[in-house]
Amino acid sequence: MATPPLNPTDAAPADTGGTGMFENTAPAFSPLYQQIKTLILRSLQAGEWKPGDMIPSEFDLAARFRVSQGTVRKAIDELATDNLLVRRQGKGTFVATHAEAHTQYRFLRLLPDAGTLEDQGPAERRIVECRRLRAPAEVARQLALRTGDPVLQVKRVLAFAGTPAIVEELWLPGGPFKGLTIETLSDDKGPMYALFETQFGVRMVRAVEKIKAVSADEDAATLLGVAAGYPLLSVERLAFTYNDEPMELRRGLYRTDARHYRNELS
Amino acid sequence: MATPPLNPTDAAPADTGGTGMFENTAPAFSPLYQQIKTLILRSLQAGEWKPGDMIPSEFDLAARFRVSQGTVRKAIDELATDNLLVRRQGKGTFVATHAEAHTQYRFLRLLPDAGTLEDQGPAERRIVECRRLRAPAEVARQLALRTGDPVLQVKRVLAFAGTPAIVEELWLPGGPFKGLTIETLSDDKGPMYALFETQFGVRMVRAVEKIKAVSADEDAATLLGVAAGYPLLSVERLAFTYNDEPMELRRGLYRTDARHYRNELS
DNA sequence: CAGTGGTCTAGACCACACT
DNA sequence: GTGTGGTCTAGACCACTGC
Repeated sequence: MATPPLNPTDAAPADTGGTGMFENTAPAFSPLYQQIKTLILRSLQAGEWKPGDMIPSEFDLAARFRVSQGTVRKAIDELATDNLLVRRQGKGTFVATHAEAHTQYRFLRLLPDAGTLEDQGPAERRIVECRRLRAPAEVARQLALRTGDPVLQVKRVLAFAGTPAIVEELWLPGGPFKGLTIETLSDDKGPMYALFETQFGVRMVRAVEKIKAVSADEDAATLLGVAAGYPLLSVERLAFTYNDEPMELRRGLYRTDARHYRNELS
Repeated sequence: MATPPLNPTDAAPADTGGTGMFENTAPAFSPLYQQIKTLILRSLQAGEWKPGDMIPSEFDLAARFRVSQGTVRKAIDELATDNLLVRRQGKGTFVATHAEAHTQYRFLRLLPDAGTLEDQGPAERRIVECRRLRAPAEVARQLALRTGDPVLQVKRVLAFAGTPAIVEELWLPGGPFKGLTIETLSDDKGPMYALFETQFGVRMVRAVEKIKAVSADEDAATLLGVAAGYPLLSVERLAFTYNDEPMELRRGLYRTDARHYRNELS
């Protein structure tokens, strides 16, 4: 409990208004709700509350952190808009997860040109290979590792209704994913990010994608069932866990003859 | 002023707490701040405050709408996260605009592979053609017009440092853009959406893009300086103004040899 | 019914920008 | 200094969920 967030004089009971902490300490100023946000984040990271769990009520957290409920509320609000937490009125606030139907394909932006996500049926996953090797320079750089550090390389194909749509190659840091094998991956029915959560305690929180148009090489053409030279979408994704720690590098090739990559701008 | 937001008994001076309006009128329930949001939106739409303008202070708006400052604040908060308003501490709250350097390329996601947006220099715009014609069925459908309604078709090329990168075709509804000519477009130095704001009072608020990989046809290949068959990114954008009214359909072809389309997932 | 998140208010004070 | 947005509190009541 406790850990009251940084008060200069802890004996300030009626300290209404103001920031409630050391005010003008030159370089850093951070509002209370930001500090609360960091504390909650730390608990998430430490695994105090796991994906899918309900976290303590706003009132409880307010008591724990010695702030008002409104301040906790603002912290949770931001974590909820960042998709780290999910609020459910009347029930509570929960740690977001990739395991639920609703958020299952949160990071997959490839949609059918006609119809909805649902009526194309579930994604059919096939693991092509899973190897343990030493990180090439570029992979290491992006995953914030050193060249030659142990990494896992996974290659897989996704299909919808029997038609292959995506072939992708994943690079994962060896440390956090120790024990991952092709059997683990192949036996799993659900989304890969859900497996990462349950088996390795790694939760993907955000990602950045770089998209290009390329021509299919022989390998990709075979796996996707198109002619060599066929135009494909190249999607390079760097996914991050808590604290902006890079945890996965993924390079996918998407067929876009009957599907498209959807993006919202605002 | 006034327009107090829907009170059952207007004689409720000390009506603290609660929603402040007709509570359980079965079908619709909308919190006060939502109603305020709608009212502000209406003023934006009506042009009471124009892009770049400062809107009244939270305190003033609270008085005008007969609610507390906190309620106005929450309404403005949401409008700010939707990028309709911009808050500037110490200065005021302003109507967002595409005319400022900071938000100039807000909807353009094509970035150089190496280096920053700045060190590639400004976009060089060349209008290829601007025609007035009757909307084809598909264009009409997307712009919520009737087939055959008057529309404008604009074709242009964007280049960076002399190298063409984008060729795109725009469809605009004839009504709101009455008077738009190739001269207007060609003479303009700034971003097109800024011109739309100042000359036609049309502000683009959000957009949806559908992205595919395609092969360059003869026409595009010539304009972009690549060989026919070269893989290009096809970006189809539908842009909306206030109230989700579609106002522009744009189909662009992007060269992605030295650039990529960037997207953030969360 | 109790518990949780959601809304609203009123008032205080801080941080920032301009004059 | 004045005016703006930003933070924080305390307390009230509403809306939803599940026992």
